[in-house]
Amino acid sequence: MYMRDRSSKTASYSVDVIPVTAMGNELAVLFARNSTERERWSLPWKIPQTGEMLDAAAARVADDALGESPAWMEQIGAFGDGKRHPSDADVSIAFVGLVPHETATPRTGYAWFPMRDLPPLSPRQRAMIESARRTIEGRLDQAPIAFRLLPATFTLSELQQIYELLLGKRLHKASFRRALQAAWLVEPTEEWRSEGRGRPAQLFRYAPKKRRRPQRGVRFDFLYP
Amino acid sequence: MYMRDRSSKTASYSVDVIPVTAMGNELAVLFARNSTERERWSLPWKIPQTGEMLDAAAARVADDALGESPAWMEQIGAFGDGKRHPSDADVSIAFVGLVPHETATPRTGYAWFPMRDLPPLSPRQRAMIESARRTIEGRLDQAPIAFRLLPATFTLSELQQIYELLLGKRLHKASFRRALQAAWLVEPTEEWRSEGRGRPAQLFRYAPKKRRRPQRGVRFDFLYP
DNA sequence: TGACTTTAGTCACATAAAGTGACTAATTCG
DNA sequence: CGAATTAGTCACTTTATGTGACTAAAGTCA
Repeated sequence: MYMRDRSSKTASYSVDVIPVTAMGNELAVLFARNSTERERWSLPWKIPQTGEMLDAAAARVADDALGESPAWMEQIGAFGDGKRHPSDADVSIAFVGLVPHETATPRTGYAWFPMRDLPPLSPRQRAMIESARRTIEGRLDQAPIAFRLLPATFTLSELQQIYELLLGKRLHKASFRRALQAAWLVEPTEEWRSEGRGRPAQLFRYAPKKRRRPQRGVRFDFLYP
Repeated sequence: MYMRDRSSKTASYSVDVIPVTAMGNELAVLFARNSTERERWSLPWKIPQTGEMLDAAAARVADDALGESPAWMEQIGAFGDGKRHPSDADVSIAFVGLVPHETATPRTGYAWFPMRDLPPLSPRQRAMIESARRTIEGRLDQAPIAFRLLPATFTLSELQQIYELLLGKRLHKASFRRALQAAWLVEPTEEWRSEGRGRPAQLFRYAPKKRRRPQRGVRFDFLYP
C-alpha cells in the first residue's frame, strides 16, 4: 500500500470515484473492500502517475472496479476536510460516474450499497457522496444523464421512474411525456414489452434531435440567500 | 519561490483563485504580476499548508490580493491538463470569487483585466477562467450571486445590467421586474439617485424574504447530448 | 366468458408564467 | 417650453405547466 511522509511540504492528492447506478427503486454506490480491515469499505481510488490526466485516472479507477468505464462521468471537485482517508492524501479529487445497472457487474472485492444504507465511512467520503448526489440532481435538467442509468431501450414509465428517483418526488405522467415530446430526446422503436399485468409498453431509445435554444429570461429560482 | 522535485511520486496541487468583478459593462479578472518575468501575469495562487482547509487557503489568496475576502466564493474543481503553471504543481484547485467593483482595490502587483482582453496565459489558466465564467452563468439562477457584484444599495436598472452582462443577452424590463418582484429578493430604500439625464431611480437593497419552494416538474432544457 | 384490475398512452381544460409594446413619470438639455 | 432620456407600470398575448378524466390492451379470477 502506498504511504507518504506526513511531514512533507508538498500538498498531495488522490483521485476518488463515486460510481452510481439505479438499483430497483433507489440509487446505489459502488465500494471497494478495504485491503487491511476486511469489514470496512471505501470508495475506489488511486494516486495518479505524474502527467496522467485526472479524468483518465478516474476512468481507470472505474474500469478496475467494473470492467467498463461509466456512461457519464464528471469531476465534482476537491475535498480536503476530514482527516482520515484510505489514500492518506491531503485532498481527494472526486468524480461521479453513472452506469446502467443491467450491464454493471462489480469485480470481486467490490459491491453496490444502496444510498440509504451505506457502510461506515469517513466524513470526507460521506461529503463526497452527498456532493455526488447533489451534482446528479442538479445536472438532471442540464444534461441527459438519466438516460445513462438505463439500458439502450426502455419504456417511458421506466424513464419517468428514474426521474422520480433522482428528483425524489412523483411526476405527473401527462406532463412528463409532454415535456419529453417537446424536447425531441427519444424516438420509438418497433418493439413492445409486456411486464405481466397491464397493457404492454412501447420501447424507446435515446436519440436527441437538434432544436432551437429555449430563449428564456431570468430565473430567480433559488431559495437561500 | 517554492520548488519541488518533478520526479517525486507524490501528486501535488496548488490553490488558485479567479477573482471576478463587473467593470463598466463587462466582467474583469484579477491577476498578479509575475515575480520573475515582469511582463507576465498569472492568477493568484498558493501552496496550502498541510492541514489547511482548501477554502481557507483560497480566502487567504484573495485577501492577499485585495485586502478583503470575496463576497462569494466557490470551488470550481481541479485542473490538471496543460503543462506549465507558475506553481509547478501537477494540478490547480481553482476557486472563483465575486467582489463588487466599488470596494475592490487591488494591492500593488495586482491588476484587473477585462475578460475580453486577457494577458497571455497558460492553457490551464485559460481553462480555469473559462470554467469560472461558466460557473458564474450557471449559478445565476441558483444563488443570488449577481448581488455580490453590486454595492449594498443599487438601482433596478443596475441589477438588470448585471444580469444582462452575466447572461450575455438583453432582458425585457417589465419581465425582469415582474420576476424579481415574485422572488421577494429586494426591498426599496427611501433614497433616490439621479444619474444626470432622465428620471431618478429608486435605490434597493438585497433583502431576501422566505417563500415557498417553486414546485416545478421536469426540465429538459439542455441542448447537447 | 366476462367483470374487474392494472399499466400504458392521450386529451382537453384550467392555471400559471413569460414575452411584449405601449403607456405615464420625472428629470436634463437646448 | 418641448424634445430627449431614463424609470416605472400596465394590459394583453403567448407559452408553459398542472391536472383529472378518458381510452387501450393486457392479466386475474369467479
